[in-house]
Amino acid sequence: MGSIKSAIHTPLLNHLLAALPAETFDRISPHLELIPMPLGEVLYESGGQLQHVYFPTTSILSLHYVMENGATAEIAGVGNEGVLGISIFMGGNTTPSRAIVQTGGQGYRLKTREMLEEFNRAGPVMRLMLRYTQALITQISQTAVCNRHHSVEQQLCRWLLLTLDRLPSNELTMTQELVASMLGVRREGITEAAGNLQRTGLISYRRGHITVIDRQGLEKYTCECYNVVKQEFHRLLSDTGTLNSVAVKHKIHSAR
Amino acid sequence: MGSIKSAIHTPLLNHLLAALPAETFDRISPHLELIPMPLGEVLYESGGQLQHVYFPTTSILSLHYVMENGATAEIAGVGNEGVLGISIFMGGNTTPSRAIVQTGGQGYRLKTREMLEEFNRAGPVMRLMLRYTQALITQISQTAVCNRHHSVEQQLCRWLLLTLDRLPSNELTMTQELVASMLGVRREGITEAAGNLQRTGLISYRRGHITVIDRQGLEKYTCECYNVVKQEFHRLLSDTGTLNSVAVKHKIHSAR
DNA sequence: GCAGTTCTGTGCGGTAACACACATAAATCA
DNA sequence: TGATTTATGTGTGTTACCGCACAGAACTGC
Repeated sequence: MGSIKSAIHTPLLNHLLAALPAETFDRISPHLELIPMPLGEVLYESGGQLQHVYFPTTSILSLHYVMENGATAEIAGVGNEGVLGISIFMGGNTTPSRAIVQTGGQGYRLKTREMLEEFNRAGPVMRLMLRYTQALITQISQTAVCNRHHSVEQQLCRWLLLTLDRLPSNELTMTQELVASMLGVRREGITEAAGNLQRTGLISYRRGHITVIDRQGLEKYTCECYNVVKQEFHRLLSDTGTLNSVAVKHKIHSAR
Repeated sequence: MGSIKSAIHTPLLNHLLAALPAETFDRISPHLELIPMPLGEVLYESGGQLQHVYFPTTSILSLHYVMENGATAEIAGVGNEGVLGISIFMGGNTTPSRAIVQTGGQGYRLKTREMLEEFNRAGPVMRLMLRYTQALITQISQTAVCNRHHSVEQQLCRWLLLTLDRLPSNELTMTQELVASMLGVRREGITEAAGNLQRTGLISYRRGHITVIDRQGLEKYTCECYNVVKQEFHRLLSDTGTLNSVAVKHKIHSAR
C-alpha cells in the first residue's frame, strides 16, 4: 500500500494510537496497514461483518443510517481522534449503520483478530478503546438531542466545527448536497443556511468548498451541542496517563 | 431496604443478571441491594459521580438530556433488559445526561467498586456489559435518526412499544405531559397523536393511564426504528452462551 | 359534597422545514 | 472553444409542529 506521502505519514497522526504506551504501540505497529480512504468509499455496510478496525489519520469517516425510504442521517463522525469498528470488541461484530468516507485521506487499519488479541489483554488498549466508545456515545446522544431541538443553521455550525477539528486546514472539500445528506435535511436547507453564514461573514464558499473564516464567530453562533461533545472528548481522552493503572480507577477529573 | 414484595422479588427479574453464569451470579448476589425506584426520582444528575450501577427489575429509567433553555429529550430508556451506569466501566464515571425514573418500581443496585471488581476480571460480566452497551448505542443512534425523520405520531408508537416491552402488563401509568417531555415535543402534540391512536382503536387512555389494545396494530403503524432496536437487543443479548468463551469470538450469528 | 389542583382537549396564528420546479452559474471535458 | 454535467440559488405552495391561551374534565383532599 503506502503512498507518496507515506514517508512522513505515521500512525501517530491518529490520537488514539498516539496515546498508547510505547510498549503497546510497538507491538501493534507492525500490523498497522496504511491505506487510502477516497471520498465516498463505503468501509462497511449495515449488517456486514467487520474485517478490520480503521484509524483515520487525514481522512474523516461518517457513521450513517440509511432508512427504508432512502433518507439518511449521520449518527456520528470519526476522524483522527477516533476509531471505526467498535462493535468488534463490544460484541456482535456488526451494527445497523453504514460507514462512509466523508473527507478523503488516509488511515491505518488493523485486522479484527489483532485488535481482539490486544483488547483481550485487558490493558491500555482496552481502556483506551472503552473511553473512546464512551465519548462516541456522547457524540451520538448529542446528535439525537440536536436533531430534536435545534435549527438547521445551528446544526450546520455544529457540524462544521466538529469537522474542522479533525482537519489541519480551515477549508473542507464538500458539496452542499453531501452536507445535507449528513445532516439528513434537504439540500436547499443547506444552501439557505450556508448563505446566511456567508452573509454574516463566518464562512465563505464556492462550488464544493467551504472555508471557515471566523471560527470564534461560528463557536458563538452554534448550539451548546458542539461544546458538550468537544469537552467530553477532551475529558475522556486527554488524560491518557491513567491508562496504565491496573484498574480503571474511580478517578475524578477536577477539570470539568 | 426491601419491600413487602421482596420475598418474591429476585435479581433474576433483570435479564442481564439472569444471563450471568451461576458462579458469577453467586459472587455478585450478596452485594446486590434491592431498592425502590419511585416515579420521578433522579438517579443521577448530569456530570455527577456515580456511586452505583442500577439494575431495574419492575421499574423503567430514562436517560435524558436537559438543554440550557430547559427543553428535554430522551436519549434512551433502561428497563429490566439493561443497566444504568455504563460510564463506570467505560471510563470517566459520569456523563452529560441525567437519569430519572420514568415508571416507578424496584430494582437492584451494586456499588461502583464491586462492579469494577467484577468487570476487571475480564470475564462474563465484562462481555455481557459490553454487549449491552453496544445495544444501547443502537438504541441511542435510532433515537437520533427517528428524531430527524419521523412524525410525532410514529415516535409515540415506537416509544410506547419500547416501554411496553419492559412492562409485565399492557398499561402504562404516565401523563401525556411526561410522555411529551420524554420525546422532547409539546404536550399538545402528544394529545393529538394519542387521540388519533385512540380513534384508530390501537390504544385507549384516561388521565394518566395509557392502555395498549392492539399491539400488532401498533407495530404496523410504527416506524422501522422500533424493530431495528428490538432486533439488535435480541441479537446481542439472547445468545448468552458465548459469554463463557475466553475470547469474544469472531462469532457470526446466522439469524439476522 | 365542594374547592382546588392537575390533567386533557381545542383553537388560532406563526414559522421552519418540506417537496417540487426550474433558473443560473461553475467546473469538466471533448 | 462550446457542450455537458454538476452544483447552487430561488420561488411557490404545503405541512407539521410550535407557542400561547383557555375551556372543560377528571381526580384529590377537606
